[in-house]
Amino acid sequence: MERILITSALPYINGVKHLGNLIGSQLPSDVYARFMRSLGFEVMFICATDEHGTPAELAAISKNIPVKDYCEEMWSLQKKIADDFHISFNYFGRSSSQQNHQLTQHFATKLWENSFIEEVEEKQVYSLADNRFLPDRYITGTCPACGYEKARGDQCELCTKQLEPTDLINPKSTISGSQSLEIRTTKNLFLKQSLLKEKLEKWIETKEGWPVLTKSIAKKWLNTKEGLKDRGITRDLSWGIPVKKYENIWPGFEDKVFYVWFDAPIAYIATTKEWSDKNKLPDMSWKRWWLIDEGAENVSYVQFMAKDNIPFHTISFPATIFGSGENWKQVDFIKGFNWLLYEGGKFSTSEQRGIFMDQALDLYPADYWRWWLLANAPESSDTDFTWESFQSTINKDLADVLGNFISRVANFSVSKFGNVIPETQIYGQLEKETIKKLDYHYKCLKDLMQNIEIRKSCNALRSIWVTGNEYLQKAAPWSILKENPEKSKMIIRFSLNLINLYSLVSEPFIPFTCGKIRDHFQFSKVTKWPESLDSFLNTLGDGHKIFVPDILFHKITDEERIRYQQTFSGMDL
RNA sequence: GGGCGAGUAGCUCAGUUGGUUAGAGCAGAGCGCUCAUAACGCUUUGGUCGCAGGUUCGAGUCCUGCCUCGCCUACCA
Repeated sequence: MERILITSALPYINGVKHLGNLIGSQLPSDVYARFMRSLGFEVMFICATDEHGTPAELAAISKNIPVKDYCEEMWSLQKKIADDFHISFNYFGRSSSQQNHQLTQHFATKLWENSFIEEVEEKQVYSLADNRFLPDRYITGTCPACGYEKARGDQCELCTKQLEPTDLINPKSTISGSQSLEIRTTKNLFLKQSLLKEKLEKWIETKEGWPVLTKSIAKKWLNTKEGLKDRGITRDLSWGIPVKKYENIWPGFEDKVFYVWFDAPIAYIATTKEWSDKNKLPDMSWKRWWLIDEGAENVSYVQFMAKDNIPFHTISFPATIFGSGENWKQVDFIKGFNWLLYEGGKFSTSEQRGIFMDQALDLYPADYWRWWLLANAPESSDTDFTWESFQSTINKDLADVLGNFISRVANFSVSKFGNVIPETQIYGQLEKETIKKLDYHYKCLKDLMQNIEIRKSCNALRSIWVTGNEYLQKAAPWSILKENPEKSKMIIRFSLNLINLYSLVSEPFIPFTCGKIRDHFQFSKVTKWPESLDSFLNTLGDGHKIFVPDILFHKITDEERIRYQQTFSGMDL
């Protein structure tokens, strides 16, 4: 049996993520993971916090705590929020784990052995006041082209001219504001991915089913004027993975660490090992996911990420793996997402614009967010979140179509036939036709999800929900109750079985609610979805108890919508 | 500047390799039902498919040019 390895792009440790980050990787990968498990595949679903780099150091400094403690705290927080959104990771690790230290150093050593690493002298800006080298974006000054005074060292945001920090007039550190900057020569390791250009190109060519977004970004990087550029993989920082070769400090790199974009993807592998170690499992248990000839030849590996991450997953990380010369599993499919916008603009962490994951859960249950985000996933282009759309989608799809169906069936059943499922069970023509219709949508749903078409899957699921209401309206058990109570009972028995079906097939999308439905109606947990629905829709046995559930989805009122539109405008905070 | 994507009903979007009357959801209109969270069902009004040419028996779908919008462009992760 084929196994499925799924990784979600690593969220940066720097604070709580917003809804755009959620729909960019964790949420769609979770739906896919849950779905593939339901189809009977063995799944390994991995994520971790990406903890290294300058922003983490600075955040810790501003909080006046050691960066290690800061990361510890933020990791716990991010893990808790992911749990609250019911993201079903097999393991949520950390890029700062010992496993990642060892593995990153191992990869560097292998790359060096195979001549894919060289030491390069380069000039970088050093801030005396901050006592550190500054990444380009942490330097601002006057743009030599347009005179804009807050141009960044990598690019002027006003005239969009690409800059070098040394181009800036009156440069200063954004961290301290200090102008005592100097150019210092420093030595870094470079990954010579240019040597792997042909190999990467051929490899990407074989990936026919990849989304346009993914492939076009990859090709762009391979085919710029200068060709594929080599990339620095070390930095002059203290927080990170020490630069080692054969387990000894790399001579001349005593005060340096590997760059986050080198160690972060490797953390996918290291986190799987972290999982294995934590559970005291033999090495085989993680290697069978990651090493060809040790089990990974039967693994299908799917990565989820937002489009900003695509270059690293199509170029740098594959280059690292190819360059190692070892049998590491390469990705089979990359699902890339566009941006989620907030009411026409960008989500912004610094301006507190938009909705952050922790705030979202204070307002509405996770499934509300999950459903809207999935039904509107930015697959083909950027998608705008608006409160109006959120209100309309939730009220219509969840409350009216799904929730109300469950209410009307349960209410009718209990009020007419008591707290037990009606016994009459020979289905008629209409039921058979309905099963046929459901089977069609069910098959669509499975096909779409296997192709990771998130939006379309939501449509297919919605069609399944709608079918129940259509059926009930045609069958009209309330109008034939008097002259033909047996038939009315049969209709309700069938309808109660539909609720069972809904709790099953909706689970990847709205798992919390489905669990609630299953508990309330005492549905037994199904580990593998049925091939077809014929017999499944007759699984509730005689004597099964039925009670009216509480309202599953409360509607979002106009007052709430208006209030939140104002609260989250980002202007008055 | 270069690259990529998008422009289809009032809104959000689907439209496989070009083939007969261009689809869905929401919103609007009408009818029906009354079990239900005034929920549900049925019917229905909206489109010279960004613009201009071209290829073809035939183009939303292919080619050329143009317009508008968005994204990316390598030390932000």
